[in-house]
Amino acid sequence: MPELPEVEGVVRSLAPAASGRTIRDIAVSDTVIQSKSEAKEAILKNISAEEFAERMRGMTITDVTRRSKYIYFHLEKNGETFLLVSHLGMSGAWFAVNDIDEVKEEKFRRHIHVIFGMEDGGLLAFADIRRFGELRLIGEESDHPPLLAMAPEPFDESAAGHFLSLCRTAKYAGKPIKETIMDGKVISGCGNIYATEALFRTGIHPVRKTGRISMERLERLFAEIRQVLGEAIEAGGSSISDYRNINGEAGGMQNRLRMYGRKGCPDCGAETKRVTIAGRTSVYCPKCQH
DNA sequence: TACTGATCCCGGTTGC
DNA sequence: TGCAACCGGGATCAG
Repeated sequence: MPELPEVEGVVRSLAPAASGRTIRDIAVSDTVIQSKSEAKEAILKNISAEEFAERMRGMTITDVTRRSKYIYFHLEKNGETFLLVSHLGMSGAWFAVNDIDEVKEEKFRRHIHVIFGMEDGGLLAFADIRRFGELRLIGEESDHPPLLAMAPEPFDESAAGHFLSLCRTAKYAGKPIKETIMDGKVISGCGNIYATEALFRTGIHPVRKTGRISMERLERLFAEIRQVLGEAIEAGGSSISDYRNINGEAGGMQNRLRMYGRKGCPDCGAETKRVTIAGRTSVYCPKCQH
């Protein structure tokens, strides 16, 4: 499951691999075309496969950046600029190759849904096993309001203040802290893995009401989230199931996670417990987290 | 108006 | 071995 550090890894390799290249043609998988014909929004959002291919043709990729868990392809065509916003969902991956056969893992290769053929002959391929990912072609961020509602980047100076002030609002004070920190309007890019890890590191119980946590502990929690996200970026992300970078490599952070997916607490040895919060499984140590 | 809950997008994994 | 239930990030929409 790609979260912010995994997306950061993708962008760091995609930016040099894709920038400056121009798209010659687009191929969309039969699977996606079939889904679109049934009026489903599989991967391609708010656009038909034909129109997507038509509009993308001739676009030059000027840069690739990250915003929260979204990948922004900055595009230019005939003096006009566009944004292709890509989310990896649960199992999305980008590959920069010269031939589809270079995508070594079959489970990704057989789920390649959009291929950008470049004028230089190379390919950028978007694979997505479960098709929860998305590609959305817009003019600018404001064309898709949810993008404007996202919290500041966690490494921005304003992020801690934004988080702390929202914690004291009526809307979030009554929610479990885990639900609050996983809300993209509160903190950008903190998904289940890193939320679980940061709560363990600060000894905070995931179900504890946000409003019942002191400002001091909330400040420490935010610092720990930033810390664990930074560590994960350095480690190349966590490959829990389906994360791969654009060269098909898994990350190394999963080996350094101390609570996510664990049966026993690494500090006290107690059996970990799991609870469902906002529809997602949370693991915690009943002795160390309060 | 603002918020909540349901629904949808899916195939790999798990458990019977 | 086969199959049904389960899982989940985010958008959207009904209420």
